[in-house]
Formats: sequence, structure tokens, C-alpha cells
Amino acid sequence: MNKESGGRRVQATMTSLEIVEMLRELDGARVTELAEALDLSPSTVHTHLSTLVDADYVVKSGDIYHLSLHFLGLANYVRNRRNAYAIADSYTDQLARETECRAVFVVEENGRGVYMYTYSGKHAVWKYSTVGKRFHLHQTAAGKAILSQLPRERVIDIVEEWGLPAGTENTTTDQSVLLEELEAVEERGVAFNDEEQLEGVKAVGVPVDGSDGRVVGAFSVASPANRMTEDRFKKEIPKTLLGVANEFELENSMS
Amino acid sequence: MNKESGGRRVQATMTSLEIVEMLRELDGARVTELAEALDLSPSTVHTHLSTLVDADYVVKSGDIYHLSLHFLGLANYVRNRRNAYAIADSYTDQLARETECRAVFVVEENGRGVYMYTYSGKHAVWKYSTVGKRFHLHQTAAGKAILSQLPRERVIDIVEEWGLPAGTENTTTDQSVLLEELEAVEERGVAFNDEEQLEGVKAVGVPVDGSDGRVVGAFSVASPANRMTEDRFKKEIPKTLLGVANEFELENSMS
DNA sequence: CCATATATTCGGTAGACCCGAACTTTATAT
DNA sequence: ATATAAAGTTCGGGTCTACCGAATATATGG
Repeated sequence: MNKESGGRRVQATMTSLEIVEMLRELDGARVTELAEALDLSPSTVHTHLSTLVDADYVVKSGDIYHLSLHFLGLANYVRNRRNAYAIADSYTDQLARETECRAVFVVEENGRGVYMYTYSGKHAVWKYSTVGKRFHLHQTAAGKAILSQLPRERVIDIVEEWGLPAGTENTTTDQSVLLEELEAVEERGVAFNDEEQLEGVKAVGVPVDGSDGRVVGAFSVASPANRMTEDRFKKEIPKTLLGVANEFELENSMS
Repeated sequence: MNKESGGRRVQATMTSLEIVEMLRELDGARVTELAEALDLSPSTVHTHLSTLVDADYVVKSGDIYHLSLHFLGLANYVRNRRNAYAIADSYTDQLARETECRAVFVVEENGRGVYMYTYSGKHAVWKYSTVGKRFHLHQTAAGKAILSQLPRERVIDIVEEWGLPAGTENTTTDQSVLLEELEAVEERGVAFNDEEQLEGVKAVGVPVDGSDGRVVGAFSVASPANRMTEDRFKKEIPKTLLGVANEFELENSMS
């Protein structure tokens, strides 16, 4: 009874949101383009666009329509909705600086991971490019860190909903193996990703809990495998991460 | 022919978007709450919410509905849509560190300013709280910096659309005075805000132009008036800002 | 200046949105 | 435990509207 269960939907809203997504995908578009891409009449698209422009979700320059900066405000809201999310930002940055690796803070939503903050140690090239992107929890260090803190029945629900697709040949694709791994993660307090999501990328993750004991998210630090010595991977980075997680939980508990 | 001109709108989309805005305003809500707040029947609200949940714009936990992290992805897209926006981030951060003040990067959309990045020099308290917020261009240093780079007829259009409301008794509320001021700003390359938006807050702003010569946005640095000496306000901060704007334009032109 | 393509407006109808009522579930109090 | 209430959810039906297609306006290039 999970996905798209029974009830009714508002067709017009779905159309408008499809236009929004298509505007992102096409990086701005004209009426006709959208009409063709979505198999709608231009007049229909035009009416939807006018509505979205009025509501400030879309801007029109010439005949090209683009998503507006209104989404910045909405994103800012969802990011700061929980105090824990707000303070995670600077810790992620700190992690990236200390380790000189890519550091991220991720949370779980609907059984999947979402990148909330991403910082790179050195050059800020693809600094923000993955913010908001979703990923499979079982493929990453941060994801497994989060899973380790969830009730096992919830983990099983998530596996049933999203499956255990492989990212590389190292990905854990068996449920019982995953569950055993999560026990180990819970024990250690640290999760590892040994080229399980992407070839050549290793990562370490730690969960962070709220004052109610429930997991809020996870930090992780990733690096190209060839720049990551075994000692750094298994000792040094985990230690840094656990330290930051502790600081975070302390600050978070004081509010 | 500007605001809500003639044409038709999609009523259902407007309703869905009102629900989205209301979810932000109420910081999450139940069906009945929304129905009362928007004067709709609970069944109608329920159908809209189901649609939004399916589309991943809203999440449901228990009987409470919240905006989802999907907006992070959309915001990330609009932020990185223009390369200039993407690289402005680290310069804003740098400004905040160098000046130990609050530094922001803003752009213009539909005749108003939008905060795109905001950093505080010291403690990260309300670090992100204004991202995405809109403001009147004539009341701020960054806003006037942007206006100074726009064709004067465009400025007049903007004034006609949004007026010149006062934020404090120092706000420029007369169009011809504003236009004169913009000439001075263009000459100097720097704009000042002498407690014109908020009592007790001074700021300095500089515009940044794209390689096509059109303004992309503006940086500004703000500080409590009593911590800002005349020399810092009129000399030191402007110099820092102009330097950063130059670096920015250089990097931006190489892509 | 004409030809072409696209944006926008507008009439009419098929169909969907909205309400209200019935039903289900969850919470509270006796 | 049971009753009572309140909220969430489903579903039928009527009205309104979202959609299309054609006509008109606007922009582009030959």
C-alpha cells in the first residue's frame, strides 16, 4: 500500500509539475518545445506556464521560460526546518578541510538518501552539483550508517521498496548480508564503502543521532581509492568522523 | 501588461501551490488545518496532497505533511544554472572571512533582489536564513549596485512596478534622487547603504558584470553602524569589494 | 514585403475538480 | 474495554474548467 496507492490525483497539478521538471531537464525552454516533449498542446502549456509565472515559480525572458529563484527560498526552508540540518553545514565544511577529501552530510527521506551538504577539500569544482540528489542507502557509507540506526523492520521495508541494485561488483546485493553488515556498523559506529557505489571511490560514514535517539543523518568522507591508504581508511578518517559526530550531537542537544 | 496579464490560469495548479506555500508557512500541517487555512474541503486538500506526495514534493509522516527535500535539488539547479552563480559562492564566503562582516551575493529577478548566498564573518547563527528572500533593490547597497548597471528605462519600469517604499527614514523614496544616486554609483563602482533598509545597519555593495557586459549580480558587506568606522565604510571595505569583484569577473570570463 | 514559425487568445466540450456524505481509522474519556 | 469523538480517506455526482483546435497576433528571415 505504498507507492501511488489507490486514491485520486489532480491531473492538472501533475501536468504543471511535469512542466517544472522538464524546464529543469531542458535547462529552460519555449512553449513549443515543452508541448512536444510532454505531448500537450501549446495552448495548454501556455496556460500552465502563465500560472507558474504568476506564482513566481517560473520566469519568462523573451520567449524562454526558466525556473525561478523562488526555489532557493523553499530549499532554504527545508534545509533549516530541523535545527540539526542547519548546524550540519559547518561541520561538513570542517570535515572537508580537515581531511582534504570530499565530505557530505546526507539524510534519509522515503527510504532513500539525499545529499544535503557537499564540500570538496581543495577546488570547489563540483561543490554543489550533487546537492538534492537521491541515492540508494545500501550503496554508500553514509547510507549504511543511517540504515544501521533504523529498526531492522524498517530496513527490510526499504529494501523491499527500492531493492538492492548493484553500483559496482562490490555492492552488497543480498539482504541478509546487508543486515549482518549493519550489525557490524552499529557495533563500530562507522560504516565503510569499499568501491561499492562507484569504481575507484572509497568512503567512510558515521551516523548522527538527535536528542530523541533517532538518527538524523550521516556524515561521510570520500576519496579516490588510490589516494586512500589502508590506515587512513580504517583508522584515521573514522576517528576524525567520530569526533565530528560527537561535537555535532553535543551542539545539537543544546537547542 | 505586466502582472497577471489577461490570459487564463490553471486553478488546480494554483491550489496545489497554495498548499505548498501554506505547508511552509505552517511548518508542516495536517489535512484539516490546511483545509481550514485555505477554505477548501478536506477531501480536496487530500487529493492535492496525494498528488504532491506522488510527485515527491511533499512527504507524509503520520498524518502530518511536510515539504520534501526535493526542493534542494531544484534550488541546486537554479543556483548552478549560470556558471557565474556557481562561482559566486566561494567569493561571498571569502568576503565574509576577510571583512569579518556579513557578506551576501544577490541577483535581480523580476525587478527585485534575491539573496543567493549569505555568509557571516564569525558565528554561523542566521547564516542561511535569508537565502531566497526577496527585497527592494533601492533599499540596499547591493540592490543599488545592480540598478546602476541597468538601462535607466528598466530602472524606471522597476520603480513603477514595485514603488520606492521606505525601510527607514534614510531610504531614497524619490525617483529622480534615486536616478542621480545611481549615476554616482556607476561613476564610483560602489554603492552605499547608510541605514536605508534597517536602522543601525550600514552596507557597501559592488556590481559584477558578465562577459557580455550585462550585470549578473552584486556583492555586499554589511555591519552594525556602530562597529563601522567612516574610514572602513568609505575606503577599506569598498577597496576589498572592488578587488573581489575583479577576481570574480576574471574567473567568470574564463568559462 | 511576404512567408514561416511561434506565441497567444478564445470558443466549446469532454472530463476532472471539488464538495459533501459515507466510511475507516485513530485518539480520548468514561 | 467500550463508547465517543475527531480526523483521515474514499467515492458518487454535478458544475466548472482544463484541454484542444482554430484563429489571431507577433516575431524572424528571405
